[in-house]
Amino acid sequence: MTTQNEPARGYGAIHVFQRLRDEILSLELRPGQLIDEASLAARFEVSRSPVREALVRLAAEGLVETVPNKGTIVTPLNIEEFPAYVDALDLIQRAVMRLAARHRTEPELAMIRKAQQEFRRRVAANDALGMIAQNVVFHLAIAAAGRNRILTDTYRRILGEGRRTLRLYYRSYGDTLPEALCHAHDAQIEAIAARNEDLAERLGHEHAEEVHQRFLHFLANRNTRGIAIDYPG
Amino acid sequence: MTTQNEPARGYGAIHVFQRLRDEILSLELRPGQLIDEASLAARFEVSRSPVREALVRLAAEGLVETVPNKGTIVTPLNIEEFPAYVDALDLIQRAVMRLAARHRTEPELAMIRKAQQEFRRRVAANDALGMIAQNVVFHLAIAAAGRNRILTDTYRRILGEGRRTLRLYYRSYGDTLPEALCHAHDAQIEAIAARNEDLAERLGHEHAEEVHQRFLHFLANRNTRGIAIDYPG
DNA sequence: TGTAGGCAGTTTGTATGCAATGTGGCAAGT
DNA sequence: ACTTGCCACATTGCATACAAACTGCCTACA
Repeated sequence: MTTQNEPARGYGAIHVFQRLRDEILSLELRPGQLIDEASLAARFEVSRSPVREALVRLAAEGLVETVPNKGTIVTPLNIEEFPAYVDALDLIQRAVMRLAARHRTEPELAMIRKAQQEFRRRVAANDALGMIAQNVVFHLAIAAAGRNRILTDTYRRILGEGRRTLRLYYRSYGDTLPEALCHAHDAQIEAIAARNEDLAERLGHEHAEEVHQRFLHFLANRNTRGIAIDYPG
Repeated sequence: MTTQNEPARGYGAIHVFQRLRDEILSLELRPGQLIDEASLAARFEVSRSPVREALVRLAAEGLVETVPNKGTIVTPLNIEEFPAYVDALDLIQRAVMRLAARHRTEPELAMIRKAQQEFRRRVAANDALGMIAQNVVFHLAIAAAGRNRILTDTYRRILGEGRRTLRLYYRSYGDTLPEALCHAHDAQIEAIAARNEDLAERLGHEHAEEVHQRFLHFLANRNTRGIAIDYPG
């Protein structure tokens, strides 16, 4: 066991990549924010080489955008793309849920249940960031049971993008998490365990609809509407 | 217009990336083949930096696989993944075709037709590599008309992976291309032009089935079965 | 007053150097 | 004969150096 402080050679770029990805997905790095290599290198205490490698990988995942000779910015959250996002989520999630119900084995089911247990723990602890990350783990465990690498990779990409939107939503409510979040997952597990493909697909669809509704609700939220500012009536 | 021999600074890595991608997808670089940075750098007459950047991007697209401190190989063609590949292609292609029939505008339709015209030209010229590349352009033109960036990106990824398989198939027939390849595309264009969503989706499905059948046919191909080698009867 | 041009500072893209890691072969021991 | 340890070589990962490109500002001129 080598639990040195020094990360092993060959994983510097990976480390930077993961750190930056988390910071982008948690909105710690704001959408549209300019990124410069030198300051990142200083912050992570490495040279520009691994930082550049990390940025290239982030660009490939669509998390940052690079213009040659100019610079790199965190990919803006494009609100106009939201409908397309939900459409894609709906399609892939339905497929993944159906395939999971069809192909799941006992060990895979156990992995899913374990992920949900951890998800539930984080909801109870009101750990918004942890919950959002674990949500991805849970759904990817389902995808893995569906046994289609290409769809799983696509799903991973979509869920990743969604993390920023979810964060936006929950932060607007002071990161207070309702228990209700767990119930949908429980129902999904049951459908998959019962190999009920139709039900699993429908639950996948409803889960996507829920994301849609939550976001619309977020957009509909107005905080000062009820306050009178010299407004006679 | 700067048509210098010297490629502009900032595009060296992109150039290497595109060249390598084409070589991988055309099977010029064989699946599983070891790649070393130094010789690539020498071959493209650049330093290892842009080569490394290109390799990182190729790895992000799944075209090569890198093991830290060890090296990089061209991603092997995993035959066991073929069923999953066809499933994903079927799902995404059906979705893309339906969305294209729903949302296409006249300029997008024109783009699609233009792509098909070029496709037809290359089939007529018996240019297998060009045809396979243009096939991707054609289908991506359809995807663009569907107006869903996420699905289009996924489709691009899937079609890209398919290029290697298609190459394998056509090469086994001496790269002789039948005119019939164009007809399916023509029918797809008509369905999209007529905004017939159901038909478009069905044609997308059939096109995926065709890929499946072609590959099975390739696998079933036996060349020496009929030759007698001291085989009495 | 507004605009064009140039200059200094900043940041990126590429080249190169060096140390760490992995690999293969050879020799010695069981 | 087979395994094990060691050593030289090859290749990668990271640091650093330097030149090209971009940015903003200042000045000169219409």
